[in-house]
Amino acid sequence: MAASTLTEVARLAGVSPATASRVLNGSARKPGKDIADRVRQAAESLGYVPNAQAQGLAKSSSGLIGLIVHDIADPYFAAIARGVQEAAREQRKMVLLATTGGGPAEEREAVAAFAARRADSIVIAGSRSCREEDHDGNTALAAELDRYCRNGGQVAVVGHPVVGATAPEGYHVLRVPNRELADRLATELAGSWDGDFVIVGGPEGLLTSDDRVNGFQEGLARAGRRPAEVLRSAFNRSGGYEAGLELAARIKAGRSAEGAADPKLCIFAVNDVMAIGAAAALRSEGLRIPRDAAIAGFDDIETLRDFRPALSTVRLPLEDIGRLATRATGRGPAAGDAAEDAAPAGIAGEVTLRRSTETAA
Amino acid sequence: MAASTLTEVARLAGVSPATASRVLNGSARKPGKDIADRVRQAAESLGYVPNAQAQGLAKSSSGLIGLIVHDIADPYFAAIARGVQEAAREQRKMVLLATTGGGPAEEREAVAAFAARRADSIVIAGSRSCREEDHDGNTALAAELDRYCRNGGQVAVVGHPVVGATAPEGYHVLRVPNRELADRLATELAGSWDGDFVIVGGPEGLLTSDDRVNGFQEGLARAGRRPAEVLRSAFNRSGGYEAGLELAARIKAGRSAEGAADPKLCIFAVNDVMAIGAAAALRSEGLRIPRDAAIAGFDDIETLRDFRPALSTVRLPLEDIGRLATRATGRGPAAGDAAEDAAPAGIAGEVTLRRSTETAA
DNA sequence: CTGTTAGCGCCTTCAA
DNA sequence: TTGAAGGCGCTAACAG
Repeated sequence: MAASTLTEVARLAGVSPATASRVLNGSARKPGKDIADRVRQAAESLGYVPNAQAQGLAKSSSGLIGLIVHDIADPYFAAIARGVQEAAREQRKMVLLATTGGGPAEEREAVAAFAARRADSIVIAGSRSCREEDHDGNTALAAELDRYCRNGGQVAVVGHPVVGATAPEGYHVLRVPNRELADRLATELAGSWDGDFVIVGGPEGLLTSDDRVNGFQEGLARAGRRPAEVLRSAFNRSGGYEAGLELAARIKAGRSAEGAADPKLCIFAVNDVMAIGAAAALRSEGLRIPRDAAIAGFDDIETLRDFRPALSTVRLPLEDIGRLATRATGRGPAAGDAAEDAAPAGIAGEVTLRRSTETAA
Repeated sequence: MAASTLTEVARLAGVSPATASRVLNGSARKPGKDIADRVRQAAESLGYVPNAQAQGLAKSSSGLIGLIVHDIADPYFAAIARGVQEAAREQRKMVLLATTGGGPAEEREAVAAFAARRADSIVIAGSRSCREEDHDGNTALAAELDRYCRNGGQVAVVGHPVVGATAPEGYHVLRVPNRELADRLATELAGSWDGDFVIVGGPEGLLTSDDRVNGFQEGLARAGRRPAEVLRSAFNRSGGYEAGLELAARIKAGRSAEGAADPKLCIFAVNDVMAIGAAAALRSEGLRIPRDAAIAGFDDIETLRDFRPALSTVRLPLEDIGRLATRATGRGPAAGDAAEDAAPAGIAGEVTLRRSTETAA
């Protein structure tokens, strides 16, 4: 990795490295026009590319933003990543990507790696977990973040604070109103749906999933409905598919037992990808939506909008979320003091009822 | 960004920085067990995190892989990114992400930024363009890549070589058999479809799109079919949607003019996302697939597999593509000499006919 | 306004 | 095996 150095440029231009530095990079002092041109020309002819590592070392800041996601191929994270990218570009920084699969241990590793690279800030997307088995991992992650922040790093986490993080300075939490929105979704569905509700959730302890489950139950309760049964499975398409198979079996059983006019089921899957999986399962069992069962998701993933029947869901401004989280870490140590800045501009979702929960046959 | 330094650790452990370095990082020399423990303990208690920038500066290599995509939220790129991630992890490197929107100028910027950061290698995904308007941009991009490679960088580009790049050492091209596969798709479709074909392509000059268009035409020709008309629009969902509207109008016009038994159209959209857009347009115009028109895509995007009617398409191992491209840059300067390593393990796609092109009513 | 002198934190010869 | 010295490329204080 040998490239021409600032010193070489300076020599060619017949000036000191300091001067060359001043003209080639932003400095308060502005060198004379004549000399500046000579330097620029020398740089050009040598194909000089500043060494960001050296710059970083010298001014101890790297121009890097670390982004931690479960899986970059998941459209949910991909959308957030796009927002982060944009915000990074605004700040003239680059984004470093880490994919963890969701485990706190891997997240800790990622944070350490970012810290080692002296990333200016870290954005953590992806649900927190409070499962017992993740306890130690969370503690370690919290410690790592803590240290990173104490060393001047900025971190923003989407959704929930990292379990056990003792928010020093520079720790921002971008709250996402999952609970409230799920509540509202339940409310609206309860208004137009007479049958029972079932929730297809992720593993217990996944905070995002839990919020959506709980919110939904609350909405149901307020509407005077009885609580929905909760089926747990993986927080992805195949989890939804499995749950869907189970439900399909029940629906078919119930139907043959009672005849035709049985109470229809409305399935709430805690994210769109699971909802699609569940829908696929029902379909594979010969059931139709919304004829035999209604289904709703959460997130309003862009790629899934052309799905038929159109999926009722809750629209989340994923890109904005990424952007806002990133910005929260950008504005120097100004805006948010310590913990839990409530949604700055206010993350607002929107219940979006579509064909998949239409009650009309 | 102040953190404890190696020197501090060394002092606390009562050894020289050199020794501390040797124990904390992999070195040929192995320090005494006793001293090693002391150092490790000191490091632990100080919360020492090695400064990757300094390490990079010292040994001039950064452990970074740069990835350039048009748009990380596009599932095509997201899938490739996942593969790149995995390969990076194998190599114990991190990936730096750059989103360019597809313009050569922005790509050049990204390459320069990666070069500045001394990325060990760069992976460029996303179609090359040979449009006249991009000529200068391509030249500049080629020059930048050239310089990067001359300085010891490794670059892998997916699909086509960068127009004008004079492949020095370290320049790898991962060929994707778009043309062959499109050809095969046409062949298979021609076998089961009697009506005419129309191609919905991206802008002319987008190499990936052109390959697929040309390959498809070739397949058609070999099957004795007349060439398909080519509609050009943006290489994304909305491009497909627009083209779909146009086609819907034609179909409806043709139908009212001739009565019922008109020759049905089979639409080949050069990627899945466009196909979905086109399908949505047809549907919005009251047309049904495959009843009123057949449609096929390309890529076999995972998220779109649950789409109904199931989309006929060509399966591309996107994740492998990302992985292989990355690996090509990893194995030192060993494997590929200069240009165009033909697909190493052989990128193999697969024509996948599904419901959307079924001929049976 | 320019050049000189020190480091930034680490690795790597070279002696010891 | 360990320590001391020099340098990676650049910036930031000082001098001139």
